[in-house]
Parts: sequence; C-alpha cells; structure tokens
Amino acid sequence: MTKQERLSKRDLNLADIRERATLVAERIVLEEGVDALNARRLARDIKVSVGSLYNAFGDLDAVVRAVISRSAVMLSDTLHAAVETAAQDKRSRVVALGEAYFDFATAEPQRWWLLFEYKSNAPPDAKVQDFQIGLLEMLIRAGDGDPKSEQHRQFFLLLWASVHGLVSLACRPTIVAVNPEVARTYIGDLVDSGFNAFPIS
Amino acid sequence: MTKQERLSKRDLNLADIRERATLVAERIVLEEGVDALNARRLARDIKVSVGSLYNAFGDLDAVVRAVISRSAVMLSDTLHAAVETAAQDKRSRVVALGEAYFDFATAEPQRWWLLFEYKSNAPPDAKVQDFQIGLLEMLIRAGDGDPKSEQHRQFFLLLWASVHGLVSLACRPTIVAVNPEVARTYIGDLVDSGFNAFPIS
DNA sequence: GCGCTTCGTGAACGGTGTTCACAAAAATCT
DNA sequence: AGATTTTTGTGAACACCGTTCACGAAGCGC
Repeated sequence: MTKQERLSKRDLNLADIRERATLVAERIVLEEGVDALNARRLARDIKVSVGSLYNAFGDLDAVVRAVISRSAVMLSDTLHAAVETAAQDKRSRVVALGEAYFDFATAEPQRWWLLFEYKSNAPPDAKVQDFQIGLLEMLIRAGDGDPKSEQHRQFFLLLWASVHGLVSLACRPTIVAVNPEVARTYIGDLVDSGFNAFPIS
Repeated sequence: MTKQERLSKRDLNLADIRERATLVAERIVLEEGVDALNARRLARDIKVSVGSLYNAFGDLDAVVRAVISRSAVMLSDTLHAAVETAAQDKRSRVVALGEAYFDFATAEPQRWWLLFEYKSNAPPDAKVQDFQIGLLEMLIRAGDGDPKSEQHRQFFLLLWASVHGLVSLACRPTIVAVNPEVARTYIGDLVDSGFNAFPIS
C-alpha cells in the first residue's frame, strides 16, 4: 500500500518530470532546433500541465539549460576519452583534444551550438561551469602546463579559442565554405605554432 | 506645387521609413540588444503604424538585417583603412587586418555579434554577402595570396577562423576570462604560424 | 467633381512565456 | 476513521509578441 503510493507519487514527482521533460526537450531541440521548443508542446508531450512544468523548472530556459547540462557531460566524457586514448606526448594529447572537439561539433552541431552559442538568460548550471573550467584544466594538463600559472592558462585558452574558431566556421553554414578535412588538419598546425610561440617548460 | 507634393510624398516614402527605422533600430539594438527590438515599439518611435513598418520591410527580421548591413560596411571600411595604413610587407598587412577586426569587435561587441552570431531566418543582404566574400579576398591580397587558388582561399579562411575564435572568446562574458591584451598579441603568432605552416609563394 | 488607385492605419489573429485561483490529492492531526 | 491542513497539478487567463488585413484617407488621372 505505502509502497504503491510512493511509487505512484514518484511517477509524478518533480524529479521525474524534470527527467522526462529534459529527454523530450532534447529530442525536440536536436531534431528541430531550440526555436521549436515551447512550453505547451513540451507539457503535452510528457502528459503534464504547463503549470507542473513551470513548477519543476521555473523557466522554459531552465529546460534548455538542463539539455545543455547533459551535452556538457557528453562532451566532457568524449574529451576525457580522447586524451586517454591518445599517444603519451603532449603534442599528441593536445591535438587529440582539439580533434575530438572538432569531431563532436561536426557530428552534433546542434548540441555544440547549444553548448557554446546559445545565449541563456541565466548563469550556467554547476555542471556546465565545472565543464568549462574542467575543459581548460584538462587541456593544460594534456599540454604539460601548470594549471596554477596564469600565463599557462591564458596560452591554452587562446589555443582553444583558435581551435574553436575553426569549429565555429566549419559548423556554420556560411557563404564562404570551409573544407572540414582541411580545417581538421589545421588543428595540428595551430597546436604546433602555439607550442612554438609559447614553449612550455 | 508639384515639387512640394513630391517632397511631402517622399517624407513618408518607403525609402524614408526604411532609413529612419534602420537608424532607430540600430540605436535600440546597440544600447539594449536585439531582444529589446520589437515592431510596435519601433513603429511608435519613428511615428508610424506597424502596418507601414511591415509595408516597408515585410519582416521585423529585415530591419535587423538592415542594421547588420550597415555594420558590414562599417567593418569593411575599418578593415580597408587598416590594410592601407599598415606597413608594406604581407605579414604586417595581415596582422593589421586581424588586429583591426579584434579592435572593432571589442569596441562594438553588439555590432560584431549581430554581424557574425545573429541567426537571421533569411539569407543575408547583398551588401553583407559582398562583405563576406570581400573580406576573404582582402585578406588573401593582404597576404600576397592568389584569390583564384582554392588552397590559398582555404588557408586564409582558416587563419581568419582562428583569429575569429580569439575575438569570439574575448567578446563573450565566459566563466574563464581571457586577457584582451594577450589575445590581441596572439594574433601575430597565429599569422606567423600560418605563414610558417603554409608558405605563400 | 468623381471614380480609381495607392497607402497608412490599428484592431484583430494566432502564437508565445508565465502566472495564479482553484481543485484534487497527500499528509497530518485528533 | 474522519476532519483538517498542506502540498501539488491544473488550465484558463494575462501580457506580450510578430504579422495580417479590412477599411478609411489621400493622391491621381479625367
């Protein structure tokens, strides 16, 4: 009896609504873009009233942030796997990171866009913040840099920024097209030039 | 009499509405962001009905595109001035272009954002298209490259993309901050490494 | 003056995010 | 167990958005 009540309660729980909404919202966003997401449709799809949705998230933007949060851990996992798989020299590790980032973005541009270009009207979730700072630290460690050194942080940040620029151009449908393969190759050049312009230890 | 009629007619002409609306919209967008722009407010500000606004533009998005168009020629002029002022060697010219781009973006981030990050739901105006392809050609010429060579186009595009990445990170208020001065300096390194990885003639 | 066209107008439509009074359900108390 | 209080789900309603369009005013050829 009590067990039955607990279960049926949990089925319509805040946490449950949050999870189901996030999953459905993710599908919508990935398949049709953020603009296709709206409160009434999402509520209908997860068989809940708009009020409950707002009770669980407070904001429609929070739903998007939840999707972003998931994407952040996905990319984080992908990048961690990339460094661990890569060869043991710092050059290989850093290039592997850059290429993994590039591949992630070209494979799932919508997710990449959410993660780096979507302008939310609230500060990012803890997970996303952790991801952002973890990303830089991972890159610094991969390049045998010192996470405590402000100089090193700046350098790897700039290196990442330039790779990000390639990704950005490769993902965006611009009038002047970039060849993805060439762009991917260029990542290595960027890394080399970085290490060249700013020798680490 | 006829002259007087022509003048009063022109005062409420489509072209006039377009111009006034574009200017006011620009002020709103630069001061308060794109989201602060809406049809009714803009119509009220230029003392015209919403209908007339739609008669002149067809779309609210078209108003934003008009603002973008203006920004495109502004940046284009800035860049042209930069190459002409720069020293005569190709390295100086290309670095001057990159730094001018960087300075433009940091001085007017809102305008830069409109130009490169705003997602319009219509293809860009002719002016903006001209700007986009002109930008690449200018860069290629500045670097003594051959605008006809696909290889050269790809290389300079990637070089621009990496600089764009720096600008993007410098303009965005991220959790991990980049030092603008360091970023600006890094432009030269990117150019050098580019020329190093891909020697031109 | 008089049709005819052209053009500005703003109420109205369908959509959005968000709220909130109320009903239903759970939990608590006697 | 029933009564009472608290929590929680609901969807109509609100304010605003982009966009349309019937209509009246204004210009134009005769």
